[in-house]
Amino acid sequence: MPELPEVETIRRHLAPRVEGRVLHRLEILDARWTAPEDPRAVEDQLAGRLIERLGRRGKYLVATFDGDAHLLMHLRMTGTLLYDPPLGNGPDAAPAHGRVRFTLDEGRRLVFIDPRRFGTGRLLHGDRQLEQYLAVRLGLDPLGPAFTAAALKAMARGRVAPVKAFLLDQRRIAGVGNIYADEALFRARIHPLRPAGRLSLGQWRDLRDAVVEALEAGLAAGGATIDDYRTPEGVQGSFQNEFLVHTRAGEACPECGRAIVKLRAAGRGTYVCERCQPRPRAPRRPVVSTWGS
DNA sequence: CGCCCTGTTGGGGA
DNA sequence: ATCCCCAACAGGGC
Repeated sequence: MPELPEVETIRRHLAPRVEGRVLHRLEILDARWTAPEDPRAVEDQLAGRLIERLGRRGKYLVATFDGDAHLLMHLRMTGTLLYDPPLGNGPDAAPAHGRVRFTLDEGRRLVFIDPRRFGTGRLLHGDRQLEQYLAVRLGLDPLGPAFTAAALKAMARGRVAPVKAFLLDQRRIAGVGNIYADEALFRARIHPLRPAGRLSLGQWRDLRDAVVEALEAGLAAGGATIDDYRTPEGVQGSFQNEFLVHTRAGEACPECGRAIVKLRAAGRGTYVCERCQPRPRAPRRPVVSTWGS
């Protein structure tokens, strides 16, 4: 479930362990990871370089090497990065689905695990190329100073797509995924199917605050639960109890007690309390006055 | 056992 | 602008 809080948790965990180390060897086991680029070319260009810094932009992890090379990694649905995972069999079994292996100083390893193989790695050269790549894909940082109600309302002007689709669009807001979108909409008491362009400034204020709160709650919980060998399932397991509505169809709303329902919004499973988050009014049909005709 | 459905993301085509 | 489908696999219900 890597959305912004999970990716940031992984980053915080790994950064102090890999920054300042040399990447001695890179083995890309799955050619799909770099497609359409040739994995051998990526291996050759990064082997022997110093890892200067591990950053995050939206849901991307960005490893910056000396010589101004950036390796942009995306975990998608099921990807994760494990530090020094076990190698053996039996109780010390190596994790399955290893797609990329990084060998660092002193035998330290980093393994990109990804059962579903949606994850990607992309090598970019220079800040210019990096910024250009991200600029067309990522919008506002929801934890940054520019993430304001006024900015959101301006971006949504005239937009008829559901507000949930707006939250999920990484080119507008970088880092919110399906689960945190549901949580934020519930906290802000806004129905996911409301057209984004129809929200008032006050509602954008509520939603902005709710997004920040939800992400920070995830950050606080994620940071407390990850360790060297922890899989993303471990992270998810402990925080899942804190989700108010997501995957809780049929359960009582914690606010009002009405059963939470599951519906479809922006093509994703969506959970909502339809008392706390009233449905949008049916699209208003032009009312033709019949008076005095 | 097999079939069908669902899913934490993003890109491309309609 | 918006919607639908797809990538590849695991897990659950029937």
